[in-house]
Amino acid sequence: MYHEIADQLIQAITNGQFTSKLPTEAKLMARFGVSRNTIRRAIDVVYQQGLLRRVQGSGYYINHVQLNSEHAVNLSVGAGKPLIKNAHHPTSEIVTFDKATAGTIALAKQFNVEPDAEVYRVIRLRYMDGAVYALEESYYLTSVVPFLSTDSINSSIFDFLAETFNVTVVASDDYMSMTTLESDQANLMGLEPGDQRLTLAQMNYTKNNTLFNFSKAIYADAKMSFYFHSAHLSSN
Amino acid sequence: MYHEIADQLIQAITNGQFTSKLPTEAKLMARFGVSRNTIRRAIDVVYQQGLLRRVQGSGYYINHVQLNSEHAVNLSVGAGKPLIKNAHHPTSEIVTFDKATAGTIALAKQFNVEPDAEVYRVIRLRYMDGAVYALEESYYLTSVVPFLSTDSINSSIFDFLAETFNVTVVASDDYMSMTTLESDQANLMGLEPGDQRLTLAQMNYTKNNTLFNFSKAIYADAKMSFYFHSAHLSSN
DNA sequence: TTTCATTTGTCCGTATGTATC
DNA sequence: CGATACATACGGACAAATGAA
Repeated sequence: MYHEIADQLIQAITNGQFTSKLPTEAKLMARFGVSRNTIRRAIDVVYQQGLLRRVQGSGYYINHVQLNSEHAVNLSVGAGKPLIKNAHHPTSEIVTFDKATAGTIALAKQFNVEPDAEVYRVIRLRYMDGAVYALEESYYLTSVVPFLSTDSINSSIFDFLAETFNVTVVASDDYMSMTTLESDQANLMGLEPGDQRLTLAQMNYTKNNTLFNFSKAIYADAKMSFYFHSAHLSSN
Repeated sequence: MYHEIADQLIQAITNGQFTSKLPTEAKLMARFGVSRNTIRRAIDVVYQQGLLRRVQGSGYYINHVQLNSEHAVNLSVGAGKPLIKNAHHPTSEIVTFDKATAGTIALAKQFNVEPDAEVYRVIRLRYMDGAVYALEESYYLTSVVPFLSTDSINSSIFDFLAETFNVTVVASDDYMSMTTLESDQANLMGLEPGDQRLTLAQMNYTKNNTLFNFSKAIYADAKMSFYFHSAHLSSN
């Protein structure tokens, strides 16, 4: 219930339906026909995504977050679904698509993933408007994701997982760092070996905080910036 | 109320008082003498810091987050209070401490801070075990922080602000990027001009989401990594 | 400055649903 | 299957901040 209401509120905000303030809790209660606690729970969700400022005695004000950098990734919107601002024509080219065992994968060892775990491996170049913007290696545990096809990874993979296996991201751990490009990585991205680029490693968890996906993405644009919003539960 | 309980729970977890599971909600209700809603609210706070996994029908399990990198910053603990793992002997050396107008500061313009706003400016080198680990420029709006002394910035500045002006961080916006060092920056840090390093820009908000501090820190260690945890409100 | 209605923040009790064991 | 434990929702009460009268 409150999840659906939260989604609708978020849509209403991004659609520009509410420009400066949210309706009062009382009005939202009437509109959705639910109790105050439920409305407040929904608002909590929206607030945590950084879309709202809340002022006791006054109301909920819409936050117009400004990602000044042209190429910016918003990490606080949805765990596991980084959003590029002005993401036009996102395409990707698959470099590798196979199965592997976690024990043989450096990234998996780094995150202490069970070595025996079997995973789908997807390595791909991501393009934006025809230009490479990231080299990404991602892994999906077959224990949670029993089947994966080239079709499903070419379309929105998280949508596919939600529809097919009822797997959604509930929590995620993000690690930002800087890596020096190996020659093969540099070649794929059209950069020079030894160049340094921002790297985002990510662990995604589903219901009951079961790990189902982990990935590492190297971003081609040296001027890329990553945005993250952090909000405490209440404002007082 | 639930804030205090959350703090106590967090302490109990970090103290190792609870190693694998939290007591049940019923037991926590009895222990703290509060209602279930209040306990759950407190648990929400703990959960959002990534310290818990919650499993319906089973209980709350403690998450032993592992920051593998030796030098890692945890951005999800407390907004505005990045924690360095194994932070031994943190000291700092003040490079600049004066007042300025936001309009004259590049960082302020970047974040659309009111140009007329007066700010305290603190530029300093931060040391860990005697070695430079960051060059930080931070600004405090005098409208919220009317007074700042060298004493107060040498000790824990956020503690000082909480005690003196009742100013605490309620929300923050973080921007991670990579910057190329200017010669003066490189000199201060003992690095080469042209070197690239991770940079964290941060906006900190207090009650009612009033901006009171913004800062930019360049980290000396090329292998530094930044951790961030993101959790949805419920696990289902 | 004071008062007062509005609006959000906190807390309580209760009931029912759903996952786990 | 039953007991336990977390998830969701409702309704009510009072506190605290805001803003206008």
